[in-house]
Amino acid sequence: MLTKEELPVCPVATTVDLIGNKWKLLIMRELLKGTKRFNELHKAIDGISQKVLTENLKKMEADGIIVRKAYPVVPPKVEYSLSELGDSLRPIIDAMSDWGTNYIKENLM
Amino acid sequence: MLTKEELPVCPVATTVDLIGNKWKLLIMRELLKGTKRFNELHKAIDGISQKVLTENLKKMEADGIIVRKAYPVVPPKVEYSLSELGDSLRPIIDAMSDWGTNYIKENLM
DNA sequence: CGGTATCCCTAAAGATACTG
DNA sequence: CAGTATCTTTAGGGATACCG
Repeated sequence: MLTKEELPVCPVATTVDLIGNKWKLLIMRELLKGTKRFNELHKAIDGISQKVLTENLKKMEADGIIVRKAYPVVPPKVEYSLSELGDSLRPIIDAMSDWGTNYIKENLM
Repeated sequence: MLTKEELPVCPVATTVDLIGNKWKLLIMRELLKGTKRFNELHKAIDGISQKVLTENLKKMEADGIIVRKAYPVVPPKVEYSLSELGDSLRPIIDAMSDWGTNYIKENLM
């Protein structure tokens, strides 16, 4: 969680601190499609380990970007979804997706 | 430089591979303002070391995102600017900047 | 199923000194 | 000024085992 003291008061740096790494961006991409269970995320994000996924989900939950909902059932069921704040990041991920799509088209086909 | 073999054929992941880390995003932010000399970047990007700046600039140049121009003068003068490809990332950085601006306004003031 | 808890390892980053 | 070179440190991440 960012506090007023340690937050760099710069718009880009602020955003970077919240989602500016590979795994968080890929988690965002999945959750923008809708609510997902832990294992769905694990399978959808290529190369991520259970540990790293858990760690990033915790950070993002602490930052208020995602919401974790655990159902008291056996076997356990946990769902992750975007908070309102998280969903407001949609334009950024969309922009990255659009750019990547175009890049692939231009450079790799 | 990305090759066809190692490139994840996913739009978001492609973009993430090229600029999805803290330092590259902050370098992009500076170069979107215009051409900058090495020392200007060093001073503008808080906390970055000379070594890390050099390394990231080299990677970004290899990826075709930025252009390095060295003038044969003493003392040396080197200017960095965005390539056309790099400039096409502007909407993404702008989106991050806009989001960060709003976040700061909503949550820290 | 959805995690913890360990241990380990390496790539990334920091510190410092030097140079064309 | 714009780097390189070298060394050291740290943190991110992989592997494995276990648990409610």
